[in-house]
Amino acid sequence: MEPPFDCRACPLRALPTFKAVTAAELAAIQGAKIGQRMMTAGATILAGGQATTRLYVLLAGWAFRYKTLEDGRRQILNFLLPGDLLGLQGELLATLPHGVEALTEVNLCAFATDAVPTFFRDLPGIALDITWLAAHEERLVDDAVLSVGRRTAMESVAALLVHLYKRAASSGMAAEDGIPFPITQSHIADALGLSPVHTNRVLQRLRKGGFIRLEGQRLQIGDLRAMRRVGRYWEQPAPKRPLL
Amino acid sequence: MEPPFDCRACPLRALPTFKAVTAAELAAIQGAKIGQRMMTAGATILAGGQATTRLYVLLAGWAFRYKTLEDGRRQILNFLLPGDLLGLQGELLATLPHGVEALTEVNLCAFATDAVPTFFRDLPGIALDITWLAAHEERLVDDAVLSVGRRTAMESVAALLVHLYKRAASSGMAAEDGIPFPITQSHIADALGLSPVHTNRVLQRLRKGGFIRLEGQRLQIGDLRAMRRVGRYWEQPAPKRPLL
DNA sequence: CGGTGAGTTGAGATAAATCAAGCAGAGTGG
DNA sequence: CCACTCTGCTTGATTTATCTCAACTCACCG
Repeated sequence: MEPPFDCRACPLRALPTFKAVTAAELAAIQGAKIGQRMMTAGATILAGGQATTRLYVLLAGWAFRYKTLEDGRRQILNFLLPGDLLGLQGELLATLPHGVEALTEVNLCAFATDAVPTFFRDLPGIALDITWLAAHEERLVDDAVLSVGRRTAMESVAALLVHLYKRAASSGMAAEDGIPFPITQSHIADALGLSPVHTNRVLQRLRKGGFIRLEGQRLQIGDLRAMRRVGRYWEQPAPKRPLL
Repeated sequence: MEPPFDCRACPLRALPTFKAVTAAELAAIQGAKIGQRMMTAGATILAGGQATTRLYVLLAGWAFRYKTLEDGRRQILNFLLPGDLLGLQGELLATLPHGVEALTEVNLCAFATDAVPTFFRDLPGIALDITWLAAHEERLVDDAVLSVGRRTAMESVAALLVHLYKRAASSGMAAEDGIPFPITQSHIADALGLSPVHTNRVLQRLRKGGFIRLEGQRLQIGDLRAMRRVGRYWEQPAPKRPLL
């Protein structure tokens, strides 16, 4: 594991999505970091069921949380983008109830094993931020249940694409030709409870309807409002989020 | 709202499911409570989308969290039983992203509006408990996504019934003839993303297979192990949970 | 170049939805 | 005490969204 770098130089902190942090808090965060770790695409970052786990912040790259049934059926719970915390559940509950896998090469910022209790004891502001992030992630999963349970395939694919587009854009990944999109059709299928074949057909329809351009690992959405309508997806205004 | 009652006399605390609490913490919890409130079955405890919200502990009765699409399709996110916290998301995020409705008559214990920041500032142990409860609820929703996305109707119904059975039992509701079951088939359908008709047929099959007895608002599961097998449902050992 | 993973397309099968009707028990009001 | 209405449940018939199976293309890679 490489040594930690200077948090003040962290490129994420400059983004308007993230909340400002006091100098004291920043120092504490820096102090609790023990290093960064690169992992390659496809690597298992955290294995489900393991008792001892580590807390990370995703600095760069994409990942996802998932669960599997013992016969291999897999459900993706949500996708992780830069700024997301991972491993908190393993820290709090006895064992980590899900796995985390890297979708691209990722850069992770690791915390010391006692970082969480230390924050709660000495830095209530940061403790509250951690809880905020937990509540926020639960909101995402709530949305996922709604999609999988009550949206049609067409609707849930559209809603997922809009969601990812907005998230990636808020992490500063949007360009003229859309956002990077390292997700395969099978991943979309596993996130939405669909078969890969059907996912493919739905994507075709969205392409032919002129709603999206999706090729070469990039996603472009022409008319966001129209896609929102297709997906019955109206998101709540996003306040600034904390970054550890 | 009636005055708060003595937390030391709280019948829930006596149950083995709940973690012991120090005298100081108990006093702080008691101090932060401003009263109890009864609500009738079917009442909306918290409306989705509202900005100002209150934090409650469910003392008695059943409730559920849900989201709806604007055309009326409803998804139940999870069921709430005694000891569950409700309204935390509204406290942390700007607005409450889901609704909460009472299934039976409920008794709620209300906290003062500044209780959360106060706990985080002065009582790190309780703050950590709150975060534990948030992480635990997220785990439940993770399981819900897995059920809705990847289990068959038969499997997810079986898994839900086992889950509710265990939870109710751990809240001291189990008797010779099973547990109270105030949930209609439509609720089950909305929790699992199924139609009420299909839910009914699946329940018939479980009845005829001798797996469950379900009548008169009571649920009995003859062979838990067999039901677990049907639902592909193996839960992680439950450590003691905190109670606020 | 063979091999592998992602994506595509067609044909057919099926789990689950929808539509429709009817039944039983619990209230409610006359 | 008797209609009357409601809500929850049940059952049958039919439709449909989505899955499964299978084959084929294409790009990339060692």
